[in-house]
Amino acid sequence: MTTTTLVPVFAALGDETRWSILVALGEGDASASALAGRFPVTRQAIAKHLAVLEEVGLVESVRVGRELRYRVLGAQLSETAQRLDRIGAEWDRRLAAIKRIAEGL
Amino acid sequence: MTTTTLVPVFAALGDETRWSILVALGEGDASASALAGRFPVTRQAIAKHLAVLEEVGLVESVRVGRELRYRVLGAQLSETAQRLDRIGAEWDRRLAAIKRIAEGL
DNA sequence: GAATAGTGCAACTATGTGGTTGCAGTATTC
DNA sequence: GAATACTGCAACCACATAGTTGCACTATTC
Repeated sequence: MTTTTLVPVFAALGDETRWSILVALGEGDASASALAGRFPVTRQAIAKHLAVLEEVGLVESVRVGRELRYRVLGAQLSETAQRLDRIGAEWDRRLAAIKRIAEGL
Repeated sequence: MTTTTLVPVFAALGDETRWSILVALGEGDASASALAGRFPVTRQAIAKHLAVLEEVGLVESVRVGRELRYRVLGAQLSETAQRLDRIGAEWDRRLAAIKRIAEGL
């Protein structure tokens, strides 16, 4: 049970390049160097993004020989999604209640 | 059906102050000035945050007399959550398949 | 063991943005 | 209609960060 706070996860997801990297990893594990071949940024830039993503638990890394291979963690994304959904539903529920009261019912 | 792209929504959610504002609005509609009373930042800072949130469809504004009152849109949050969940599930599914193949099954 | 392919670290740049102050504009209320 | 609350706009500051280059380090491969 990764009890990461939500906001940093969103901050990590809120960058186009980082999102592209996640999508690329969704098609299969890859190293920073391999990813650098597919994007118009340097390997180091990608390495920084991967560090951010790993920090918030969206990816994990595994050493394979002389390369560091990254794997996307869909479960963390799903957990974040569920938390989001609960919050959104709660807001709608509460505001609907306020509206009912305001209408004098 | 708000077909906003995901990344800007995450970027909007990825700021502590903005998240706090959303949470506050979750307890009931409020204007920028009213919110400014509850947070350690100026009204203008809050107004900027509200503009960002409105831009990505997380809140909407309604003129009430001489004040602009903001309302949180839980539905947009829930929709974002569902999109996230689907993506996360898809990644896990695909990577599990790759793993199965790698294991020669 | 020499060449190679990959990662790690540091310094630096530039742009974005969260925050501020100050003032003008616009509805209310008395 | 004058005082009062709000909002709206603009300029500005400071810090975070996405990106770069350059080089050292480490593990393969031949």
